[in-house]
Amino acid sequence: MTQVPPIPPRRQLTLRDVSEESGVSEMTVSRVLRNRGDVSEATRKKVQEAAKRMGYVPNKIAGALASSQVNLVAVIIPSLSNMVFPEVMTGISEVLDNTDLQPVVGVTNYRPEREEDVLYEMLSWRPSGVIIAGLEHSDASRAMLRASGIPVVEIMDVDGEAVDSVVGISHRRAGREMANAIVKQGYERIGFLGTKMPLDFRARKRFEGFTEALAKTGLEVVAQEFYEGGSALVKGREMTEAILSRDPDLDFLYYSNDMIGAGGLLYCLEKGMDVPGRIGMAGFNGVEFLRGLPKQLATMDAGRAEIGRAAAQIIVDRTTGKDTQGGKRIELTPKLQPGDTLRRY
Amino acid sequence: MTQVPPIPPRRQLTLRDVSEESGVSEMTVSRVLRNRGDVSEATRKKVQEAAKRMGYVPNKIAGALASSQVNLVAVIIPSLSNMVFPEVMTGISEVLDNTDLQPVVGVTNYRPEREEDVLYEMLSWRPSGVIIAGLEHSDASRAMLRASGIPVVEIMDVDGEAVDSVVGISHRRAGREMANAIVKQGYERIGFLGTKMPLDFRARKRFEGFTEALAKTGLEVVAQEFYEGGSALVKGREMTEAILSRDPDLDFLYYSNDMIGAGGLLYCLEKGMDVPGRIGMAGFNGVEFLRGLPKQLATMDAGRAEIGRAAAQIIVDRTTGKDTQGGKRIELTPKLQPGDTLRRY
DNA sequence: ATGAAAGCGCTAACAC
DNA sequence: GTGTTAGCGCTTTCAT
Repeated sequence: MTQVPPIPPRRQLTLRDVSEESGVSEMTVSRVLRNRGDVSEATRKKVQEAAKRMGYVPNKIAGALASSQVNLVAVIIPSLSNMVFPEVMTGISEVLDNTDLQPVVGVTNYRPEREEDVLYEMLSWRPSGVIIAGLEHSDASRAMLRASGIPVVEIMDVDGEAVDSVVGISHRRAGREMANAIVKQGYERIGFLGTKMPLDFRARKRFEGFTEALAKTGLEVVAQEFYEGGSALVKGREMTEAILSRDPDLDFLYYSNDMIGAGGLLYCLEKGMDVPGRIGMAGFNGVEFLRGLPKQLATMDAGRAEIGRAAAQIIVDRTTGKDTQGGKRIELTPKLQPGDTLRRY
Repeated sequence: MTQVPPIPPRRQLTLRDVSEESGVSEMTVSRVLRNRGDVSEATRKKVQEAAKRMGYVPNKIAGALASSQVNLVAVIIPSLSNMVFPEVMTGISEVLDNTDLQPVVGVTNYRPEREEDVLYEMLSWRPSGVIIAGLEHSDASRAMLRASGIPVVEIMDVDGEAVDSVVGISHRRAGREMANAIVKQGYERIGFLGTKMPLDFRARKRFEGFTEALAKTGLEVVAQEFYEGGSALVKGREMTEAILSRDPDLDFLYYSNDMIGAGGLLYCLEKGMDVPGRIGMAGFNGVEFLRGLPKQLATMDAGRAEIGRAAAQIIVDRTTGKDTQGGKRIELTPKLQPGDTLRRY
């Protein structure tokens, strides 16, 4: 076996190196590498070959500084682990893949201070736009967003005031519509199971809309159960067991997300309960995952991929100058999916 | 309707602006903002207030160019949607959160050309390190990694040759150990269900190890089923139904991941099959999600969070100069979790 | 079609 | 403890 040559003491390769190697001026090398301006076929070829041979990778930092153009879109979301944001990301990527913009993800773990830090950090890279989950931000975060001078799209939620543009659904309305659907099916003793997280504003809004709509029909949530951390599927199970042993005559369980709903559904089916006859159930999100369960949990699709697509499109349009306005507002309609667990009659 | 005022031609705020506003030299402002060097309490306060008041956000691009230091770690993974990489990310973040390094994620969708692009793009930002999934990369990607001169950690898999450092498990061995555990329980007519993706090298290695170990005991995989795309849970169901209708006397099903395994398990339980008496089942990954199922699917934990932690630590140690070597190799041991579906006796 | 000069906004290195 | 100077590697602009 031949000896691998020792790794050369590596200075970073620069345009100048490629320039010298190819005998073409730095400027022309730059043009070739960016496909900008007129360059003769001959020199183009010479440069490309030299660059490839040397393994030259341009320094975007220098490029960005010189051109004050950064083809990055900051995407700031609370979490990666709950199926919902990966889907939003998919939508965003779908659109950005056709442009020269690139998403860069920051995760806040639902903590406002963390959001502030992540935002500060990302803005300091001077991205071309920001897509950020939710409408609730610290004053400092809002100020940064406004001061940034770049297009900002707040996503997921439309119940509140946006800094610039917004794409999402009304979670209050989603809660209301679910309540109405449940009541319409004749369920009356309704329990709510959700997350304890005080900072999941969208879950809270759904709950508010839900209770509000119930109240209008003279009903109320007769039992509640909250959880924190852990495997949502397991928690769904445990909470369901807990709430039903406290209130055995509940006839409907509304879960603040599909994952705990799925856990609850599995639990009830195992116990041999008649779903949806004896007890109905519903979740929220419309995660694809549900389709593999023994029964289809009723849910409400928040159109996450679509939200991602629309948000990205707004950034693209602003960046390319196709749109110069900003302040767009796109409200999507959550779709009720009754599945098999919300049909009493 | 009033005319929207034209967007103020916002020049970005610079150190110079803060300098003028606070009456302190640019250099000292820079020192304050980076907490570097000695600055009197008085000037520090003056500067901080000015900066805050003006909403100044430093330009990291300029900073990075000047200092040739970029506190970013490129993390390149095939997918975000399958629970496994979010967990790796958690491990990485855990470690990096105590440093001033920041992860930046790129997703390749299991496509080598895409990996090459993402890598090129990320390297052009001159990050402090790279964490990249898998050991299989195009020649160009390998060349870029080597030429980058920064610490590189390949993760998940150790069966192959690393560019620099590597942290992971042996998937071949994981496959072998699962085969042996199955045979030990007396199962003999074994089916395999997996993904069609020819580019999921780790799944393939598990399969190879699996068949190899079976062969040693005189057994072989008597039926196979592959899928592509779609909801894994649903696919698991469908494939299981398909394979069992073709080969009704299979007595064990080995799934290449937990999600399809879970679908299969739910299917078998619904059909009232005796699991694990009549038929045993196992998956791979040890996703937390499984704990919410009616029965615990046997699986093998790949220690994903730990992989993330170890990889990040290698980068941190190299970056801080605590370690100067590189070429580290950390092989973790996958842990068999027999659950409830792999116990015949 | 190609090149030369002048920065982009910041920080390293050195003076004071 | 604070200021000055000289770039970092690229692109913009203008000249040729």
